[in-house]
Amino acid sequence: MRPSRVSEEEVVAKIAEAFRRHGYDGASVRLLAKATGLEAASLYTRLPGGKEEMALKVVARTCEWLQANVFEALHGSGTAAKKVARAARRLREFYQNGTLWCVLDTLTLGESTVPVRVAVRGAYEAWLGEFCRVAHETGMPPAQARERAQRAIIELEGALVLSRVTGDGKPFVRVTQRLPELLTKP
Amino acid sequence: MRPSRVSEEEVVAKIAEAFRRHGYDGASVRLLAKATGLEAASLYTRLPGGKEEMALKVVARTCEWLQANVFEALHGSGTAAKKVARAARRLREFYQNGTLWCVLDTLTLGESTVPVRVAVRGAYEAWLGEFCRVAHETGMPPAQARERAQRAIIELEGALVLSRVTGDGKPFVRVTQRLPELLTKP
DNA sequence: GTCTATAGCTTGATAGAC
DNA sequence: GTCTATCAAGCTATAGAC
Repeated sequence: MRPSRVSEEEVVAKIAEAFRRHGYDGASVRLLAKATGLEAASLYTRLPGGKEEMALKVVARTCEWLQANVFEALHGSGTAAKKVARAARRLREFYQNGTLWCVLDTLTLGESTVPVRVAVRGAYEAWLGEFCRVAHETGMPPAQARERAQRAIIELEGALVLSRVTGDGKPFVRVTQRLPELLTKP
Repeated sequence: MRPSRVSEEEVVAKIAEAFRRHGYDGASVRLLAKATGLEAASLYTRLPGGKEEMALKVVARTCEWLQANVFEALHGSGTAAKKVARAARRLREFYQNGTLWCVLDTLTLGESTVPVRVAVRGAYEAWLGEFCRVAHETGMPPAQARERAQRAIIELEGALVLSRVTGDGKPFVRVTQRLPELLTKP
């Protein structure tokens, strides 16, 4: 087994960025390969399932990253508002202040396969659950907590679309700053 | 000049639906042609600029439709809240209760060209201006009116992404119902 | 594990018959 | 205006040398 030039971690990270920038169809395997510094054939050796497996790995990695950063911030100590503010900072980092889009958007358009869409939907539900939990923690009734959590994700996703349209990440940054109020003020 | 089998109106309408369902990359010229009932070569006769011209026509048509329906509703008589409620009904119709996506989203991802993105941005700005105007009409200060208008579009776009992810248009419908409050309550 | 080379298909777009 | 036929380029994916 010859040693890899680039770690699996690195490969998936580069692929993830390309998928988020170009969408499922726009990110050709050649483009994904170029992003990693490998040739297309080498990518197929590592991810024999082809483009679909690549997208699935990206979704899985995204879930892990959200878990280890955003959701982790929501589980720490401090007031709910403080925790959400910490999570919001992580979100700005993950979306590079609104200049990188979301897999919920980019991987559900075009020719993406059913398993990819199912995985994306799972990521959304995990995210919704976490926002729901922290909102409920403040004493909100479950129905209201759920509604706020969904609205929070709606605003983040919508702001990312807008930031793409205008070429300016400010709308996204502003939404993240409003997040503590949205999720914790009854 | 042999008579056309399908009107220009109809051609653009069918193409628009295909672009909104599949995104810029996902909608191949063959797919667009099939949607209209023509062969690809016939489409090129009508729109010699190819896929780019097709997308530009779709954006222009979308602007006209918004103007003649949503914005027109905002200019009629009645309270601002009533007018927004009427516009919201038109939006539910245009987005088929959250089962058809928005060109702001679908035509700014992937390989769409610069002129297409510029046109989409123009559509967004027209939309923002109209929402801004009706909000300001209620007595809101200009800065607040602008902020509410932007948030309204953010929520509509985000809800459409979510509706696509979950395969359920309810989030979108709910946002349209909240629209009068968002745009007219100070 | 990585590469070059290539198969087989689809893409956007055009030529020319009717 | 619409079609069939076709092109070059790009696509996903694989075979086989190193």
